[in-house]
Amino acid sequence: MATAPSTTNTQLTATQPAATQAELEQQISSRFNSLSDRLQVIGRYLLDQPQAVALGTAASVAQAAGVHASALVRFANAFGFTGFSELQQLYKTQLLQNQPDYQQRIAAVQQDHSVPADSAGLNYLQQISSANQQALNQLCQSIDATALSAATSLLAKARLIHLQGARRAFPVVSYASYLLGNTGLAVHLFDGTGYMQQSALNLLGADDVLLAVSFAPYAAETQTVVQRAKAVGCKVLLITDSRVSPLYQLADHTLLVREAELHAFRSLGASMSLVQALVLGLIHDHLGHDHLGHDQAQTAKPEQPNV
Amino acid sequence: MATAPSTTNTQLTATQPAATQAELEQQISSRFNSLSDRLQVIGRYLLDQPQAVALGTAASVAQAAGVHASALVRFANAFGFTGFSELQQLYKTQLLQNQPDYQQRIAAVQQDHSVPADSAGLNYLQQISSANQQALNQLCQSIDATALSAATSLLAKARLIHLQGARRAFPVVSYASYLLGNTGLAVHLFDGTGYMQQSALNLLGADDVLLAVSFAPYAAETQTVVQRAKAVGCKVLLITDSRVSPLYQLADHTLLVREAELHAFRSLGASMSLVQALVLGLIHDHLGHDHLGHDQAQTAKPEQPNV
DNA sequence: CAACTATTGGAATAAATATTTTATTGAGTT
DNA sequence: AACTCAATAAAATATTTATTCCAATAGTTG
Repeated sequence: MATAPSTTNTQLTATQPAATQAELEQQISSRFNSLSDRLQVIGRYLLDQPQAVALGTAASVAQAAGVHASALVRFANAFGFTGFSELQQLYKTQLLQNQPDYQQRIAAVQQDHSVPADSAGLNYLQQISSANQQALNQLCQSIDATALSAATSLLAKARLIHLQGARRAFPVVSYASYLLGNTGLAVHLFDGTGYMQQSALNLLGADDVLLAVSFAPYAAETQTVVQRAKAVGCKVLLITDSRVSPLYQLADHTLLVREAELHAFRSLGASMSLVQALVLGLIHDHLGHDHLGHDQAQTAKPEQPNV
Repeated sequence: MATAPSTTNTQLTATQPAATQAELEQQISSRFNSLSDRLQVIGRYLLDQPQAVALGTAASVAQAAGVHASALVRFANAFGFTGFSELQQLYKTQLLQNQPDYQQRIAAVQQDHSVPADSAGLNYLQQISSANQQALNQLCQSIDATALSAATSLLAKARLIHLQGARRAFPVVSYASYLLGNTGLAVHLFDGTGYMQQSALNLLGADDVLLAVSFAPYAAETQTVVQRAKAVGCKVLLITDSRVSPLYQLADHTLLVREAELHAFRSLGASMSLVQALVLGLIHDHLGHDHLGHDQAQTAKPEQPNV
């Protein structure tokens, strides 16, 4: 309709629909007073119950908002969408990757397939960055304080801390080794060099703790070390990616991390951060603050022995 | 169905379906090993990506998990549901309940800087996460596309890629080694074991490229390797933290990263992401896409984050 | 090695959901 | 008071989405 563009349209449809939920909410707020009665009801509901909009169907949303389903479609059209589903998509993606601000920009970049091939590298970096940020948020939400402090308590009791991680997990334990090495604690890293893994197993003791890191497809070497640890009474603290990990049953304590994944290559940012938090928590809760640097030693770290 | 209980049921359906997502996850964990191949894949995905399950359609979930849609229905049936929709409902309600909760919690904790010492562990995790996200943002902004693609081009020309990083930089190069090892490229990691660093230097050749990673205070070992590389005509790609790094002058190409820092412990998230972007860019621009994806056998990668 | 069973992917079917169209209501205007 | 126009809800249609059924395959047991 609107064949005659002369008359003042009651609802001047947006030329292009909003790209994000935030943008849409902005538009709703500004246009709110010029909306019709029912459309105001809908707008209010969208601002009020975004999760319900994301999860529900058009019918359920309409009923919850107290309007007819077709009114939702009219609302969506008034804001430039072809239908309610298109509007709802904004809410779904928002819920799927609920990060405050930066993520939306990245998502926009990702959806834009007209990126010049030249900048493919940068594109990857942005995608990885975005995925990692998502994973970090996820990690903060999924790890609860008690699980983390229980883990640090376990580590604090150890006479000797063993570290085991193979393949993709190895960078994580090598980082843990570096961090723990700076604390003065006794640390042993299973590094698998020289085919001495077998004899290194003898280092595991009953008063020790093994920090094992293992991701799918769960390297056999790590399973071996964990089994041996259990056999000699060594406690096992596990960082893994799923409750169906074969090590899950064996561990005394488990921390789950879900890493970002891009083109089948998983990142390690979340695991690295978790390890860092573990060590900082360990120092803070069990070793005294004197091991820590100053709160924000910006650039030069005075007491960092080596990096 | 199952009117005749005599015959061996292909999959003994749970008598009554789980009532909550947590209950279902419990069941998945315990029954996991007895599930068929594809059903395990689905179970893993359900544990892995609950919010994607809640938001998506059967088709999108199936595609993301790398299985056929009918397998989802079979899975749901195996756990006592009449269909996938009934199973999905658990995830929807869970998401609906949890969403407002934890957002408030996170927001509260973030604003409240006087958190009790008990939850210090979680607090550290959030601080680290936040600092890392900042660092990732900055990385994206500071690295320009040409620098990144120049770096991948350099790597692509190498007959053999050497990797050197000491102490804090070692997790980064070990991650690079893992990633590159999956591409089929010739890779050599200087790991410094057995005091064979000296003889390993002889591996450096004129047609090679050395990826060196070094942060303040710039380990001497890495400087040695870089100098030797230059001496034999091996190209040097450097990842470091400052233009005043002693290696900056020697490198053929440099990428600067500024890592997050918390209590004098620096993170590695930005460097790890950069390395990942390098390798993905290398594969994408110079090797073709077929090299991707040996990392994870079972879980397929969703090209677009299904919704 | 053969017969059987379990498992899987694909196509057809059924269900549900969204959207368009149509008729009605109500308010404002001449 | 009759007309016009916008707004709405109900019904009808079109589309998407879930589920069932069947054929093919692979793995197992006798």
